[in-house]
Amino acid sequence: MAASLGLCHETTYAYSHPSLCFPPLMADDGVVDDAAARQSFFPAGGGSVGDFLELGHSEYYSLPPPPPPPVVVVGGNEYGVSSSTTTASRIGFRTRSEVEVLDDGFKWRKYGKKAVKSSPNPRNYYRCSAAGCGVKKRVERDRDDPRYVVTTYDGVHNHATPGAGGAPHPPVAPAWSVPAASPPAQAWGAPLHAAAAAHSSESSF
DNA sequence: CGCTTTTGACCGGCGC
DNA sequence: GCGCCGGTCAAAAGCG
Repeated sequence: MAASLGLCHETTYAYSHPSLCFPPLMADDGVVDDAAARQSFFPAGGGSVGDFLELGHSEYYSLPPPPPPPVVVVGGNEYGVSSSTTTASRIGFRTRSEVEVLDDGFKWRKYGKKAVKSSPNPRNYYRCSAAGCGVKKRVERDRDDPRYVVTTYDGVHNHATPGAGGAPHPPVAPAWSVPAASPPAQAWGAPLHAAAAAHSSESSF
């Protein structure tokens, strides 16, 4: 099923937030250039962390936000996506990977597969298998460059990552629900082995 | 035995 | 109103 990050090639992974188990970040050349990536999406210098999840060297996507739950409660803590400009319950990113299913620490159940007209590659639909969690994600190969996997997350998890018990990661909300006021301040360019260490198995995120 | 994957059918939204 | 398309459902099969 989900492949471990270790199977991905020649990429440097980091987490957008040290305590978040999501998503694998990469850099083709091993150099994380967040500024350049951001610049490409915010040519005018605008944009905020809340608008786009910071994904290091991964590519940024602007997705029209669906009506999201304004506040997510995780472990008694509320993670708000409060302002109209910081909604980020739907994010998309493109990752260069040999495998389509990048293990983000959550358990996903595939519920559909569809050939879409906009891409020669089939699109796979996954739903978080945790009870009561309605987070979905779509995974498809980039039509322009099949080496890249385009993943779109829809919604926010209302639970911690499965298998997190005893793991170094505390129960947290996913990256995209992190309040914009608390932008990730570290972990950019963390080497692969660091990510892999925090990802010893498929369910240990 | 329980969970996941597969796959065709069905449904709703949208554009023409 | 009709057809297209994307997304979801649900039954059957497979796997650990």
